[in-house]
Amino acid sequence: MRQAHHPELGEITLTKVMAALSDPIRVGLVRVLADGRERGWGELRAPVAKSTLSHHLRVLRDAGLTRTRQEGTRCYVVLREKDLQARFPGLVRTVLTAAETDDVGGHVSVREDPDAT
Amino acid sequence: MRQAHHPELGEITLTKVMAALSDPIRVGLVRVLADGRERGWGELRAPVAKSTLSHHLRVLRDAGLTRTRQEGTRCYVVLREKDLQARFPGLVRTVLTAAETDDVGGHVSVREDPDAT
DNA sequence: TCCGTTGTTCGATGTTTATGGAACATCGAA
DNA sequence: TTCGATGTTCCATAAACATCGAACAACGGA
Repeated sequence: MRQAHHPELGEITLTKVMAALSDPIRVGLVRVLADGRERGWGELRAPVAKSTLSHHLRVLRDAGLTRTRQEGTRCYVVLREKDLQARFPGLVRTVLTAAETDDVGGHVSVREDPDAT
Repeated sequence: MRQAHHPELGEITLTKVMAALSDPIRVGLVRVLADGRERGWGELRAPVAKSTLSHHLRVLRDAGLTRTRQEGTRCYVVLREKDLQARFPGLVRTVLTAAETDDVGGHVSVREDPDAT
């Protein structure tokens, strides 16, 4: 479980971001993270196997949409809001608004409270 | 070459639109069409075989991003601006802005003037 | 040190995708 | 009707992708 790679600002590409946001589960994950709060991996609820969830979080991370922090044996995920806003102004926000109106990724949620950060 | 299918407003989904815009060539095509003018198929220049170009235009059409009109033996393509704006406000515009800053799809162009519409 | 928790990684599988070339269908013009 | 231009469709291929279960690695606690 070595520290994962995160692209820096200049390495974030539009097509990768778009591709990352073309899957309902990943859109759902971004929606859950949209309030800017950091979430524990284990808090995230999606109707897929954990290996699949791990895969999706990796795609988001590789695309530059999220940042993962490791603390002891568990991980915390956060949306890279500022970076994305700097790179592609308004993009994430616009997509999120669209996602809300259609409830894309609505089957993804967060288990509140367990032992809050 | 029968008349192709176009999704109606309500059938346009966010994930399909995002997927359609996750390829540089397709982004380039949308950029070329961004001024709202209708373009002839043959005007479009992209560094791929014509069967591949046909494929990309089909993906855009199926996603609801463009509309194709047939006139005699040739086709004309136009961006479904209003529909997209109605469905996902600001989305296409935001993506286009991002695409411009990075020159995504810059290898796609339009042969001006041949015998303008 | 042994064990349980937590995510990642590794096959394996089936689907979708991008790509090009060749064949085809359609239509206007000669 | 025959021909050329215009796109689409078919086929084949290689790569990417979503998915799962199992094995694994890292860490904290008992």
